[in-house]
Amino acid sequence: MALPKWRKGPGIYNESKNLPIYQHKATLQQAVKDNSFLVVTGETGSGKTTQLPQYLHQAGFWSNGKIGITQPRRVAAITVAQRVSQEMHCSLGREVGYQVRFDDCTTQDTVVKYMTDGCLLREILADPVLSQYSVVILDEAHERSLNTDILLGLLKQTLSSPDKASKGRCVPLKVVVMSATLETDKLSVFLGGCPVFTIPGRTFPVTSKFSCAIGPKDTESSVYVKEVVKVALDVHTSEMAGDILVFLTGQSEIEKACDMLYEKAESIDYRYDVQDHKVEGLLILPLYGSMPTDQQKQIFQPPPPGIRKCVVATNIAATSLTINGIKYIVDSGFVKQLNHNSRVGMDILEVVPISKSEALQRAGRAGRTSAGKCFRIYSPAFWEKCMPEYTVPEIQRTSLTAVILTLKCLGVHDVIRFPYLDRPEERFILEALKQLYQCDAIDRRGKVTRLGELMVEFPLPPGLTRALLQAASLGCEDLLLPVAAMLSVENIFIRPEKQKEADKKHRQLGVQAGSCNDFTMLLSVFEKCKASDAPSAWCKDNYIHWRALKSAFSVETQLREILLRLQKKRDFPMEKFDGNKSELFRRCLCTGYFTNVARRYGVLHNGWAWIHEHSIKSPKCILHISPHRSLFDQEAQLDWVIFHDLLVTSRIYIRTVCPIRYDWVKDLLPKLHEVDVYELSSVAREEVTDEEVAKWVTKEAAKRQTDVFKKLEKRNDESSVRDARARYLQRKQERQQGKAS
DNA sequence: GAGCACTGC
Repeated sequence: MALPKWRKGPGIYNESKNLPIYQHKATLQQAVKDNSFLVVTGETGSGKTTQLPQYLHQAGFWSNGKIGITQPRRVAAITVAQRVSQEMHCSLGREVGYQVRFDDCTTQDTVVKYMTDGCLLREILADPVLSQYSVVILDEAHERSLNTDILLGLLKQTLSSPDKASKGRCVPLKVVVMSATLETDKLSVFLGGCPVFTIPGRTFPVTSKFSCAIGPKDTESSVYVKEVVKVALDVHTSEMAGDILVFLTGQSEIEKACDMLYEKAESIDYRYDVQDHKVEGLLILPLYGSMPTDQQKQIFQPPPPGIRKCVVATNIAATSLTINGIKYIVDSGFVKQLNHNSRVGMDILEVVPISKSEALQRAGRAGRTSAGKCFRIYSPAFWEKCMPEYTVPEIQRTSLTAVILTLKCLGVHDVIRFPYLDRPEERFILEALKQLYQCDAIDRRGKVTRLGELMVEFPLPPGLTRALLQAASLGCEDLLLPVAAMLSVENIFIRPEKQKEADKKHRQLGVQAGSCNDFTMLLSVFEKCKASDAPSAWCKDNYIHWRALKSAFSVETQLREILLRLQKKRDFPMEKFDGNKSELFRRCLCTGYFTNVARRYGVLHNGWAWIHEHSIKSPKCILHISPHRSLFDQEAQLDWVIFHDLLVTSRIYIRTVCPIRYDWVKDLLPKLHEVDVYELSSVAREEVTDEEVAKWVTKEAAKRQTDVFKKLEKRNDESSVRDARARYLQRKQERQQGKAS
């Protein structure tokens, strides 16, 4: 993102005096002095992120410790720190600094520190009372990022028990929570009824219009893609100058929409159609996260005179990136979301309707510089029936294994009664406990084991960490470190127009590795590129995403450093293994991926999935995803695989796949089949009645058919195949008609 | 035929 050039000297000073927050300066300073907790709310443009830390600095808070400000995103932490250091006339890294992963720009002088919420959480692990800080500001709390939610709970818990709070501190910690105007009462109540400060913002009105095109039943991708294209073109031909931002769910949809826009925009006759004579052409730009950086930069350039810009984007444009000059929004009403399914114990990526608050946020992107318009392609009925009020916070829809392990390491034993702003369902917590117990991170009483203590040190999902530590204890960490790194970054395989050629190259890379599965393929790509003299050119030749691979290199280095530190410091477990390398590697993976197991279609009838097309094996193979319990002891040696993740679109796909033997899982994780619900409940909290447990067990049994599995079956049954075929034929026909005319 | 949202440590 291009950084704005800030004027130096008095200019800046005057500018910040004009911000809406300025007139509340003294009151805010006093309020932080008087209260342990404070909620500050204000829309974008109120200046709270840049000014409040400076006010607290001026009020002398720095003399008792640092002023820490958290952001959910790296870019925000860095750019805001840069700006504030200029406003305070100091060089970045001195009085004002920032810290994000791989980039610590702070010194001993740093008293105003911007950082990501994940960084502060890591600091809490080392220093639970945050003795270095006098004030902690949690910014963008309304976004409800997982880390911010955890921090909120931890700070509330620490500050509300006086002996904990004063331990190792001379002056009590102050906590300020900053949020957009949404749900601030709830925050205040959560923090013991603390005062709420409201600061007016500086945004322009945005008018929203519904259309009747998409009703509650139209959830088909091709339908809404077509509709957003139509609406975007309508806007282009009938509205005054100003750029357009279209929201869709993913790369393929965006590319389809862009193709359609190109095709249709060409045929517009600008002599008659366009009201505002300044607009004579349409510049169509796709925008999604995995796009090359230089292409992304193009988005921020102002369009040539007389040309209207139309950006077709994923949700990345909702919060992460701000594009200037946007005056019109076209909102598809859908988003791709990663949800956790606690019954199957897996995460599932799926397309869902956005929430009403998210729709408002999307609309708000049109009102940054002047009044704007938002065109919703869905009907009021869709709004009412399909869209929830608020987006379910991340903590209620993701796997909690990492969170629970972190909390346990911080000494929070009772993870069910931990003060969550929004409590995750109990079965999510129980399931996380179960998985942690099964992979030996906690013991029967819910206490963190040695292995668990080692695991929490790694910035990886617990399963992957478990596999890595297994490898380290067997002396083969060199096999797992690159794989863990590769799975932590965005997809490294590029599939451009020349898909077949790319696939062929990718497959060659994998096959040369000897034993071939998707995990060894990752290893092979990593090693081959590392060994290459010109890695960036090598990537281009092989259709590999160089930016992603480069970050995999630095992640690998970081993981290796952590591992070395742990191996030196503590009595690190060591084991022996006699067998071939391929088996060793796959056994290690089993210890982490025991939740993600599938086998070739057999007798049991629960859920089916396809191996994703990108897999090196690439058989169009139907698999059966299985929760272990029912399959234990049954044909255990049949074609089993473990997989990294699960994708639900028109079908269920498993991605990054590796064949295994089921008895490895059985050997490596003897606890896999021994846990029962009662034990877990007692692990989770001290007292639990038998009645409650019984209730839970019955509920569990009733839920045997999960939502996913129901969806699966529906999608796999004959009628839906027929429907899909009919839709395909219809599309084909339309395409032909389109060409003919 | 269909085929990888976005963050973060």
